[in-house]
Amino acid sequence: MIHYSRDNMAELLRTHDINPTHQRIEIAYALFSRHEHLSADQVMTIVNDRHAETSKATVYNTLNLFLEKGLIREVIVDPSKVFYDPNTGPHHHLYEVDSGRLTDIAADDVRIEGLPALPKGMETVGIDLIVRVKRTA
Amino acid sequence: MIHYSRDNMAELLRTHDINPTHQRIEIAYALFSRHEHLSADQVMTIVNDRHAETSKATVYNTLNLFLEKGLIREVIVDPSKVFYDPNTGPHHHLYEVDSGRLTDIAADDVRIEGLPALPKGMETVGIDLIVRVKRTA
DNA sequence: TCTAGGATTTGGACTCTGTCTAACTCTACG
DNA sequence: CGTAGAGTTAGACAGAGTCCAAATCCTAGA
Repeated sequence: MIHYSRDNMAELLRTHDINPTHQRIEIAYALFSRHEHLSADQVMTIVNDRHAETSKATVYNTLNLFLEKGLIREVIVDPSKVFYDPNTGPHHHLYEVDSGRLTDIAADDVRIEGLPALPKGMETVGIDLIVRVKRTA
Repeated sequence: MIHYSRDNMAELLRTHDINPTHQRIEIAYALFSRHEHLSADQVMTIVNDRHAETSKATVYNTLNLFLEKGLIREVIVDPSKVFYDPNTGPHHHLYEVDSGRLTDIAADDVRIEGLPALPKGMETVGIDLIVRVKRTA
């Protein structure tokens, strides 16, 4: 198990062709040191909690940059906001609708079979499997 | 194949415990007569196109009411808006990321196997499978 | 028919997420 | 040092969706 440090983050950013600035390192660290799914808003709170200031614009810019560069993944389960997932490997999601808690489901044992052929001229970008659960009444 | 009329809609609403008002009938008709996935915005445009006026608040109220009553389903694929799906039977979705087009995948032949057991005290609300595709470059 | 009261609808203000822009800062390099 | 280009910033803005108090629409009963 790797221990994530801010230095690691600089490395990580460089390997993804991203110029490691202070803000970018802090944001990457926020995402990777926890293994959680965070919203832009949560990222901003975390980052501004310890280290000085990072603006909203930068948080969004940076998250979108990370996204483009394939460093993180977007998870769309909540109609009101996007979550960002530092785990880009294949896996699925469990979404607790009451609490908004989002957790991973390992892809290892899950098989999805029988999907129809794609329409001509189309290629798959990704397959999202979301299991929505709630507390039993 | 059923032909959807406004009268049918009144029936349909009643069977779902919804008091059929003018606005509700128009909104239901918009959704069920096309078999499409519509955003709240699109519903409003369609409804206000022919018949007089329905306010934004009513459109949202009504869609949420339909949702609660299990008349329609919510499809969350686009970070910026929710789609409403008149088809509540089991099926999956194909989402074209460039164009925003959303189409159904019949559930008949699709098998999802090996999902881990749910955490204790949780029950499944639904399983969403979304295949994201794009036009091949 | 008339009317009271609950259900429904409405406009408009408001919130929240996310984007845009133009100015500002930083840094690397000559 | 001085400057160009990348990065950051505040704040204005846009769009989806919610909220609320007031207006309107039924409908049952007199």
